[in-house]
Amino acid sequence: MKTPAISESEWKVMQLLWKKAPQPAYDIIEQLSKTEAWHPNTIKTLLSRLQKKKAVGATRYKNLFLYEPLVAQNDCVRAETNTFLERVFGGSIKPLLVHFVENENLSDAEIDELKRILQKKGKR
Amino acid sequence: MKTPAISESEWKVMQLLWKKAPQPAYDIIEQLSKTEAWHPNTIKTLLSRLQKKKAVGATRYKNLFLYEPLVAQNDCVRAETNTFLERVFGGSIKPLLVHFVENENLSDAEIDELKRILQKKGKR
DNA sequence: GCACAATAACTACCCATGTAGTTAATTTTA
DNA sequence: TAAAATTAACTACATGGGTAGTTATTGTGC
Repeated sequence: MKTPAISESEWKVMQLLWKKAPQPAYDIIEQLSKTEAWHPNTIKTLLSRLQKKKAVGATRYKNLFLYEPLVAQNDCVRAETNTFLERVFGGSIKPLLVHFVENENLSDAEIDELKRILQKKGKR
Repeated sequence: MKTPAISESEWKVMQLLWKKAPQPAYDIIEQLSKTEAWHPNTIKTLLSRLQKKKAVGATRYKNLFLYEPLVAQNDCVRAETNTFLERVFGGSIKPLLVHFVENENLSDAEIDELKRILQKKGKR
């Protein structure tokens, strides 16, 4: 699926909507104000912009709007990942995985889990 | 190491400089014009901006400049990776790796290689 | 030494994004 | 029902980035 470009700040909004939807603006504002020092209007702006680019939809409910994502998280993740992969690792996955496994600290548990996943994957 | 923010297009320039440095502007222009439909001035602008933010240095050589990276590729990769990780996977590595292994197509060879890497890693 | 070609430097312009103020509409409440 | 509170809508403004035009400078071939 084609996904619109979602900016840094907008991602934070989307994450909340993917976790739970539909939600009114003030819920989003409340949640975000825990982690971000954003003015409520800022968040409204983000919502409008997301709405404009068809990433979220809004339906009127009494005097307020309920927002919900119109794009799937998975699609956005994939899109974002591709861009990232392209620009930083020239598009190929292996160097990325190698980088991660080698340079970012993984706990033993994570390593084990990964091994398991790979095991399953390799079997087919 | 602290690295400056490097934009999409700027990355393409950096990649070339990391591959070989120092290089004069026209070499970069020539190489990039193979893959990008950019006006030479555009590339000069990118170089200036990179220079301004101290990502590349330039030393005069006769009537031209030789450019070279001032930031290590590894540091930039790490920085970019962290941003990406943060925004898309909420900062934790495992979901990312899982996503990759599950959703992006890995060849058998890649899977094997990964297993090997993990094996080594797990040993310590 | 001068015209020309190459290079550098400066300027420009539009769009996206981060951020928020101002105004209008609507609901609730005294 | 008029004022206060809430919410929505619109407007604003600075910065960064993509993209390139214009002008100045400098080395080079004649």
